[in-house]
Amino acid sequence: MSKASTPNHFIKAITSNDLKNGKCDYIYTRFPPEPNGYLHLGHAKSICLNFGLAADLGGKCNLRFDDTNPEKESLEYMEAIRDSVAWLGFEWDKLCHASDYYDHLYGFALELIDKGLAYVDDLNAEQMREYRGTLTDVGRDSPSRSRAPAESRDLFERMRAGEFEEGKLTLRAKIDMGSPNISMRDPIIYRIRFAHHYRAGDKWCIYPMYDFTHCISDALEGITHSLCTLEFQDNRELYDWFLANITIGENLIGEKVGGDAKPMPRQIEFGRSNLEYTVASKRKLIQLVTEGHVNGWDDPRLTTLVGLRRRGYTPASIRNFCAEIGVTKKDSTIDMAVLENAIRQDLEASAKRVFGVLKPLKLIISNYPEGESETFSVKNHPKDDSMGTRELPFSREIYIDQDDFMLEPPAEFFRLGPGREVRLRYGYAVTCNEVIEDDDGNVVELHCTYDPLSAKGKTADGRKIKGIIHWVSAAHAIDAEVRVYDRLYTEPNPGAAEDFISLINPESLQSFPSAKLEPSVLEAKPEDRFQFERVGYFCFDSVDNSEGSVVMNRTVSLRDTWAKVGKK
RNA sequence: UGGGGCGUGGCGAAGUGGUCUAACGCACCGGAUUUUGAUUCCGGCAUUCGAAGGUUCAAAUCCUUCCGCCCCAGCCA
Repeated sequence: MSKASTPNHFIKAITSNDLKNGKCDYIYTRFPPEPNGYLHLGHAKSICLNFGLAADLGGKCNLRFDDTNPEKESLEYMEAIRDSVAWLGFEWDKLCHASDYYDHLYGFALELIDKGLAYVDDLNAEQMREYRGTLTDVGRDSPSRSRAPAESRDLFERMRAGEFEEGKLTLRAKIDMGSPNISMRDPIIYRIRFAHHYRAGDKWCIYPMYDFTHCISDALEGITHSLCTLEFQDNRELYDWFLANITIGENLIGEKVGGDAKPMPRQIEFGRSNLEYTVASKRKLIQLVTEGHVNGWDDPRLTTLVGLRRRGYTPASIRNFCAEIGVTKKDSTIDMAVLENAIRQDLEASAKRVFGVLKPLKLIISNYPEGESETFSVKNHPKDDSMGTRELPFSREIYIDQDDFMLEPPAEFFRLGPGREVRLRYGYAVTCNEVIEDDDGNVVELHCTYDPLSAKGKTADGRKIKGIIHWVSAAHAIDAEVRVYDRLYTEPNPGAAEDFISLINPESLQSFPSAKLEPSVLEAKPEDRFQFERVGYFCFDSVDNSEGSVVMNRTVSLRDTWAKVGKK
């Protein structure tokens, strides 16, 4: 269930205050991904924050692609990101691209040059690093720093015209090589890149840097609050410097900006959240995918949004998860159980109940007439009658799960064992009389008798039957492949390890190719979600299903206090 | 060792001088209900807020010092 509004946090306090005391007339945020990879849970936090905040305070939020590095970005990524944001359930005011502003950006660069606040530098990358200084030592001025504005302007125009090769020249802001903040030591504004841009094509051979582009894009769009993660705290000084030194005049939505008019956007940083047993860095995700450790970006073991979607996570569960973890100024590590709780909560209320047996064990009811069958009318949800009922076929031969039988069960195992009685959920009580084993001693078949007077949860003599198990009629069952996922890593913080690949959980994907499901599942469509009673929540796979085949992904198990007892 | 941040129970997170022997969620531990060992319900779970001093009638909240952790030296974002 979706929460009506996001909980309070420090950014909401700041923005509400700005609204209250008239610092701004409305809230305008943006979610600014770079289209160089797929979105993951970390992005979901930012998406929910930006879109959620705007929605809560009656404002607007843009989806803006921060596409200033053509060599790493692509249309494929852009479209996947756009689709994931929409899937999460958010509507952007405008879909923008930083590349839409390349002309404006170029103009602002010229303005800085003319004002003597930017210069073309001919230091190469290595020299620039030396001149920049270190964390503890200040930098030195580049020899180009004193270049006359007119000369820089000429050089910059020729950079744009393609007269210089890559790496030869850069445009730098003239700020302070002695600043203790390294971001302020004459940062690069433009670099030469003879690269094809997925949107701008070959129009440009110079591309603006993030720090220059981002703040101006915000200002042009009329963004009031620019929310980003903690590592950009040092960049805020630069963000403010650029906006203080260019003349916007009027932004793209027609507002006067600067001076006594509309104030410049304000950057506010918040902490990242990491999920235990996962990695989120783009580099690591790309490595997992390209080296084949997982099966694509949408592998259900990944916490990419496309992976979570294929796994069966609902948009609402992810939004609730983000609301639950909060927004603060410190980085955090979230327990997997919080994510699992979010999806269980959603699916408990919304998933249709069904019977599915992952590890089938044949059970023959010897006193039930051969060739006959009957159906039980059962509820699709124990507490929600609006979800209707379905017919569940029952016959002499059924499958139960191997986990529901033990040859020598302890007293607290209230399922089936030799001589024990158990109730078939929605059906009869059966008693196990005979256990058939193969030559290797594996239990392959159970012979039972049923009590015809035990339907509807009653027994004729009033005896209580504690154990209840699920089952599927053998003659009516459909075949399915069920994929059960576990955490991708064996360590809570794989990202911190030198070799995160070696920490991959070898049992992260377990397949049950001969699972048996009740026939009603045949009507399922890709992405339909179910609860297999007593087992877990499952989602009809959206990729590997072809005509007549059923592939089910386990989203999450049911809470299992019996498994917990076993561990003690 | 320069600069910027952060430290409240196992994990998150409220709280910004008095109602704090510190909310809430997750996890955990009981117990009740239950034709899912699910769900639901009820109860328990920090005399203490990184540490030490100080201010005050009163501090998690103010001051000082110390300790720990994170980020910054891409022509990445």
